[in-house]
Amino acid sequence: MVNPEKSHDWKAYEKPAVTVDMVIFAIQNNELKVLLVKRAVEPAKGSWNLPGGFVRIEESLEEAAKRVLHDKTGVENIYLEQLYTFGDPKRDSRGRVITVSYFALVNFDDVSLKSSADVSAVEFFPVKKVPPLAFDHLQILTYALKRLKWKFEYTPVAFSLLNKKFTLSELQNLYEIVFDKVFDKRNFVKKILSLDILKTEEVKKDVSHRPPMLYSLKKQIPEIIEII
Amino acid sequence: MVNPEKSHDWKAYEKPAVTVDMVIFAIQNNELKVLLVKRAVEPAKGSWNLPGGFVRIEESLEEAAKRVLHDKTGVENIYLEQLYTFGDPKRDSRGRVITVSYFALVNFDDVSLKSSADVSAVEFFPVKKVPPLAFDHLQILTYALKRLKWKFEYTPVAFSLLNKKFTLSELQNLYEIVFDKVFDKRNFVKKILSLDILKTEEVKKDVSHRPPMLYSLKKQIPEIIEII
DNA sequence: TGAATAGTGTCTTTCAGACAATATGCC
DNA sequence: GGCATATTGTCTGAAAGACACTATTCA
Repeated sequence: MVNPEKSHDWKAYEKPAVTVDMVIFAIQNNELKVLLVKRAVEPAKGSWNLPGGFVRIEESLEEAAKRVLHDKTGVENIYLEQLYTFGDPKRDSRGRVITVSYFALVNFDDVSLKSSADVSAVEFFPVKKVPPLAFDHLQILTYALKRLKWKFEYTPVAFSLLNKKFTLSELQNLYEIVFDKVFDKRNFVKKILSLDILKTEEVKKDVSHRPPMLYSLKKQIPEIIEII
Repeated sequence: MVNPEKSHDWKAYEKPAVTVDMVIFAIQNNELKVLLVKRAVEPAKGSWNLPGGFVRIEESLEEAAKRVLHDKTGVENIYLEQLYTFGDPKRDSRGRVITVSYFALVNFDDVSLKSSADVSAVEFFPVKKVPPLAFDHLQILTYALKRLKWKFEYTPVAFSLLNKKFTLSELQNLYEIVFDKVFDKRNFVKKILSLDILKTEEVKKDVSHRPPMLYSLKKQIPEIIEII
C-alpha cells in the first residue's frame, strides 16, 4: 500500500465520502420532537433517518449543514452546533462514508417542511417515539439528546426555541419538556431572574386569565452560564 | 453541477481528503506541554504543526488517531477523545482537506518520541510558548485547551496523567498547572475526598520528610462529576 | 364569584471559600 | 532541633431546594 505521507502523492489515495447529518429539534404540543426523513432511495430505502447530505467540495461543513437544514425546513438563522464526527468504516453499506453530525434548534412555527426527490416523507417525531433508524442514526440522536440537555443546563440555548418575547411560564415549560421533570415555580423564577439575563417587556394581551409579563433576552449574554 | 443525492451517482462526486490532527498533552517540569512536529515537506515546510495524518480507507477515525499517536510517541492505551472537525475549504493550500481533531493525555514518562520521514523534529512545547503553527492548528490547540480545562473541572480525566498510585499533593499540583492558579490545600483535599472516588493505599516510602499517603481511584467512577 | 394562571417569601441545608496550626519523618 | 512536607477544622456567606398563599383578569 502506498503511504500518502511518504509518497507525497496523497491525491492518488482513496478518499472517504463526507456527509453532514442533522439532528433538528423543535417543540410542538408540549413535546420535544426531532425531524426525520423517509428514504426513497437505496440503501435502506423506506426506512427513516436523520436528514443529511454530501458535503460539496467548495462548501464548509457548516455551510453544508445550513443547506440541508434550509432545504428540509425552510428555516435560516437558527441555533446550529457541530456535534460529533462518526467514521466507522462499516457504518454505511455504500462504502466509506464519514459523517459530521450537527444539531439544530428551530422554532416549530417557523418551519415549513419540504420534501425532495430522495425522500418520500419528512416529519417531526416525538423523541420518545422515534421509529427504527437506518445506519448509526440512533447513536447520533442519542448523542444529540445528551448534548441538548447539557446545553440547556449550562448555556442560554433554550431561548432559541422561544419567541423573542416570552413568559417565564413558557420558559419553565420548555425546561420541563427537555428534562422531563417538573420544577418548582418559585425556585425556577428566582434562579432565572437572578442570572440577570432577562429584561421585562410589556404585559401580554388577550389572555383569558391574569396576563403574564413578557420578557426578552438582554443584549450581552455570556455563552456559558449555569441556568439550572 | 451534478447533485449527488439526486443522481445517485455519488461515487463520481469529488471527495475531500480527511485527516486526523492530534493535540497531545503531557506534564513535564511542572508545565503543561503539547507535542508538535516540524514539517519536512511542503506545504508549510519547516514550520511547526500538530502531528496528524490521513485517515486510511479501511480504518476508523479513532484507529487513525491512535496510529498517529503511537507512531509519534510510542504510547498506547491513553486517554483519547475526539475534539472537533474543521472543514473550511481553504484551510489547507493543497486542496480540500477536512480534519478531525483529537486530544490525548499522556504520561510524560511513558513517551519516547519518534520521528518519521515527513517530519524533521518532534518536540513537546510548553503551551504558553508554542511557536507559530501552520494551517489552522493554533485554532485547534486553543479549542483543545478549553476542552482540557472543562474536562479537568467536570470529569476525572486528571487521573490519566498520574501514576496509578498518587499523592494528593501530586493531584493538586496537576490542577494548579492546568488552571494556572493555586488552590487552598485544605479546601482542595476536602473537596476531592468528599467526592468519594479515591481509596487509600499504603504510605509512600523513601521520602526525606513526612511521608504522604498514596491514593488510587476506586473502580466505579462516574464519567461526569464536578471536581473543582 | 369561579376558573385559570401569574406572582411572590421564608426557612433549612449544603457547599464554596477564607483562613493557620500541628504532625511526622529525615538529617 | 531544624527542615520539608503532610494533615487537619472552623467560620462565614451564598445558593439550592422545600414549601403555599395571594393577585389578576375574564367569563
